[in-house]
Amino acid sequence: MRVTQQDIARLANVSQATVSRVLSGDARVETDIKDRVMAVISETNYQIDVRARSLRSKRTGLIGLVVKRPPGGLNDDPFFANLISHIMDFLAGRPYHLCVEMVSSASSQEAVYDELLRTRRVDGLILVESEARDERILRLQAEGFPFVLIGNPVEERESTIWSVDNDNVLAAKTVTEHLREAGYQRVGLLAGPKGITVSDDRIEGYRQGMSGSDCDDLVWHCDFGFLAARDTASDILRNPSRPDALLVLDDFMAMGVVLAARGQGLVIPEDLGVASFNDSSLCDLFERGLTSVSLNIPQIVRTACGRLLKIIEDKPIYGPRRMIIPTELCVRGSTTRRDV
Amino acid sequence: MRVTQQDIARLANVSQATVSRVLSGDARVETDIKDRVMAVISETNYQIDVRARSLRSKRTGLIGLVVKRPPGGLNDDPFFANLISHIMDFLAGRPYHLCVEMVSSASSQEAVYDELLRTRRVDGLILVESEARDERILRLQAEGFPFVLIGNPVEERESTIWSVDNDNVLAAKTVTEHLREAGYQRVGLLAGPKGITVSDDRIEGYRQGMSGSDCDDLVWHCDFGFLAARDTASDILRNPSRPDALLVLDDFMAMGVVLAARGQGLVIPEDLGVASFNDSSLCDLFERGLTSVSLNIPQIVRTACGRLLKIIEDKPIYGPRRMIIPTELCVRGSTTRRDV
DNA sequence: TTATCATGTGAATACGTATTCACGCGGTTG
DNA sequence: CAACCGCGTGAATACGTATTCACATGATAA
Repeated sequence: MRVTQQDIARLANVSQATVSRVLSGDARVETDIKDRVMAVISETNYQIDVRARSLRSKRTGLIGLVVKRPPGGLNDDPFFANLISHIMDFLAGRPYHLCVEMVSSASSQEAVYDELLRTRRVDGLILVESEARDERILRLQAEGFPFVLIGNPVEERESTIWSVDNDNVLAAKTVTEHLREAGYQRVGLLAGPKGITVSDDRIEGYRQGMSGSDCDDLVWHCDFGFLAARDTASDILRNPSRPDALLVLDDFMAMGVVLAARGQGLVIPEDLGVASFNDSSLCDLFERGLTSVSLNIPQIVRTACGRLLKIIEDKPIYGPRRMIIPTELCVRGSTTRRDV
Repeated sequence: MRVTQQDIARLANVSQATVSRVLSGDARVETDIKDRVMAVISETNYQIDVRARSLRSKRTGLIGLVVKRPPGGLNDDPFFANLISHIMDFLAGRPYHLCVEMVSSASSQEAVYDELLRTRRVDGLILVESEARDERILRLQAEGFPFVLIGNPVEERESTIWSVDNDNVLAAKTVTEHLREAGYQRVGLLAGPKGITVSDDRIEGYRQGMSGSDCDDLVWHCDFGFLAARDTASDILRNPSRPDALLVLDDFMAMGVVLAARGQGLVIPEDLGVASFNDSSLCDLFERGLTSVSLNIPQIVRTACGRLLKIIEDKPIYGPRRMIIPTELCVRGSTTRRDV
């Protein structure tokens, strides 16, 4: 059957308790005994049973990642895959594994949070939140469950929730100014659905970047995904008073805008400037490159995961509850006209 | 503290055993007692402790997904994200969760398999394999650990391993023939690194599609990722005896080919036909669309996951060990010349 | 009536580990 | 020399659940 610490103990002529101590690196056990036990362990190819350890130690060694999925759709936005990739990088070599959860509806999200919380399947959660007010988070908090939010905790919760985010307002302001400085006269914004925090923040930053000029009629909302963006952009660009530059919520949607522009014979960046967020690999797929704001995902992940593990392991955390990771504007061909 | 079955039992005036029976839907418990227990359960917001259940029942409720990552790189190929998305779809509503593991080097893979196997962290594995011969799989098999391979089990193992795959030979043959019928004279192949099964299979299919004509000098190898593909394609296309069509191992790499072609002023599909595999959302990002072979990932996932759960739950499986999911050639603009 | 049996429930146990408690031993201190 | 202490180890226990075993009850059959 299965090798247990009992078996090891018997073979090494020690007690099961000692085997456990050796495995957990207890300093008190004599060197020769430790060697003897280690020898038997490697001979027998023993590995600890994580199920038993979980029960006893109250730790599962699992980190949960909860991402919201566009309703009915898939997560083919490279942002998602990138996130997972970087989390795996961080976790590699550490005694934690990643458990991915996806939620679409708010009710399923409720259920998932509740299950994860009460069944203790994971030691902690990384939440990637987009919707502004989320009562479920309050529950996690009330129960003292370890979690870190990637995103904006909004208002009053700022000081009580551990979160990692970019300054989306500033980033949007910066890229908007870049577009105006590049010579575009009517800079528009293609935002996400209403009520999504990250979108709202960028709208705010866009407004700041448009300082003074009235720009409310240059803001459009649109569902996630590049197909929806393509269709919306088609409508926008068909209008005679169309913008001559579009700031788009993310790269994936921006690719839709590129398609729409091409479909109407508009040349990027001459007839239409395009910039967006995420700086994913998609940006290089566009001929002369897509100008985009890098969110610095590796650092976001490092910070978020690092903090989560500290919370789980009850270690002190230095720094503010809300960590802001600097963004970087990556200027590429989609906003650099050759003739200006 | 934490609510346990003991607490429920006390409140409902029954034994802990009865609570457990109610929870597992044991038919023998009286209706009124069951109701009483259920009432207390919902009052107290009780949820089972999965750690204890895992220890006792030998089931963790976790499915492991092991994907090989290009060395040093990230998994920004949408194929990967798609896979996860579809797996989550399948698992939604079932009592299983997904644990994602990534391996880069062969040695780390060895360690991951071994840990997953011995520590019993997961109930079963979905392996996405690309390298032809893999001794680690044999170990899993020898230990009787439940797993399903997405990919080609190669030769002798075919009859002993549960696997789900496309017929990559046939698919490559078909798309090659499509390119030739579209009027391309020198159809080349940009394959992956040597020794990758999926790549080798497609090379074979390509050869069949090129029936008769000597085509060995039209096959190139290249690392994964669109940057590597772009650079390799640049070299290929610079050569005066360049191919006038390229079949590429996957969409992500094909986007690199598109970039290289544009960089040299070649027009797709007129000067260069491009076709590839995966039929990911990237295909729509290319102006007139990228011709690609759909692998039918939803069905692959459904089949693989369905079988894995059956294996885990000891239910009978009907059908052959090696399941072949049909592919579908999706012809788009990158292979349809307007002037032919 | 008595013996047999089906049925529903509680008591007891096992799963494999981490940890507390107790103990023996050698050495130090007064 | 006695009392004490630190240290290393084994025995015992607890974690929360699923399951086996035993038993009480009531029904059925002889």
